[in-house]
Amino acid sequence: MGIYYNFPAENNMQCPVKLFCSREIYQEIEEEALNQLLTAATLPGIAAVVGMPDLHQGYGLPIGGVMASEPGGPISPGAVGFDINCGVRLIRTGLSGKELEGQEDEILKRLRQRIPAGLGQSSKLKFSSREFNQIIGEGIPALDKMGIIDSFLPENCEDGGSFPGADPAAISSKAQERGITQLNTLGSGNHFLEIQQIAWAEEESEFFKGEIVIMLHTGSRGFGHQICQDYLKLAEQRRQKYNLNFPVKNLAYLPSESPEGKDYLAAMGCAANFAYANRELLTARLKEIWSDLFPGSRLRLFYDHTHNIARWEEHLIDEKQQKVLIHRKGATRLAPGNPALIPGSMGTSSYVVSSEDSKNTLLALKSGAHGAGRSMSRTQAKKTISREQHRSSLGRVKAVSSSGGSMLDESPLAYKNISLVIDSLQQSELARPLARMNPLLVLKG
DNA sequence: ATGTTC
Repeated sequence: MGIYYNFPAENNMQCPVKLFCSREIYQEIEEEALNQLLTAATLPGIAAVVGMPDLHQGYGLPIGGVMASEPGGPISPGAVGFDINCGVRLIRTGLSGKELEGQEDEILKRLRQRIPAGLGQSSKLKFSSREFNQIIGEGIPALDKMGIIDSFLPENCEDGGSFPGADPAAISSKAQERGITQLNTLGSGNHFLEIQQIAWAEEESEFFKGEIVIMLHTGSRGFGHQICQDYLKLAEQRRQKYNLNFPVKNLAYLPSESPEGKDYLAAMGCAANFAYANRELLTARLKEIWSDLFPGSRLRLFYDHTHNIARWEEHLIDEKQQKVLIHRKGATRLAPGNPALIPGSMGTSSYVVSSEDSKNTLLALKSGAHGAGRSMSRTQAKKTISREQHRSSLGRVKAVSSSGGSMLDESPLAYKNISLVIDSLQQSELARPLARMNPLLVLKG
């Protein structure tokens, strides 16, 4: 029986809250993050709330929080997050570490040249308003039709790279303005591009030890951010009309069956498509770099998935199969047969995991952790970590920041130990590791 | 996370 912590429904809670983590991690979880999780359970129409081992304080719903709403219940932009479809993609190169030796500096140089990264950065790619709407309406298949990407593998991408129900009519002009120049950019903060090497792989996995893979972590940039902002404001404006009661400002919501709630879902779908397309376009840049440096090699998508999204799914709740609106914020979907990608902090290992077929996966709403999870805030990290401590924590990993910043707020010292998170997923019988990767080269915003 | 305070 896998471990989890159960918090029974009391006071205004509509449902119990389950926290899936080891005892070791439980002791480190911030009180405020747990409070935020319990508060989410007080929203009217909530069917289930679950926390992942990388839980930490966020905006409204904590990062690592999963929230299920009944039909007609709330849809909350803050419970999806500002970076809609923030997600991770893993690309196989087929090369071994030996084949990369001596090229490290050249790779980093070209990544910096070809991958626009950093706050407010825009892309050299120009899209017309019509093209942009096609991309946000359809996702990666639209890029394929435009002939600007090559050999996309939809079966290796969540939603096939095309989120259902996306509708550009639900987007503000401001969101479109911000987004149109930001497709094909990496962003800042915890977004990164890493060249990694397989350090360990389970025999049944398709990876080989020493294999070079590329991990990409980015989302919907200013576009998703603007959509979240627009709909948080709309939710506030509709408070009286729908008699809504927000326990905290950042858990503002709309009734999922209202026109405004449906509009948010349609707009959120556009941001989801933007982010899928963004990761695919950056992959096209990687393919260009790779074919220059390693002629004859071929980059192949292993998997791409989101950890900030809301979607309708069937779940077992109170021992009944029910259709619920799942919000995952800093949490992955754990679907049988599909892998999940769990990056560590910069300079530490990342993992590919596979879902377990256990009772707990159902109780955890088929969800898993999305990363190491912060152990201190950005401000705290900048204040307490010295440059020297940070540098030695990176070991031999070569990391560059496009902005030339210190990256102290992204230091491994500001994050939990990823191996504790992976241990925790195993102890809870949610997932088991398929492969562990070590970073060699890191590009940050 | 974010043209970092509508």
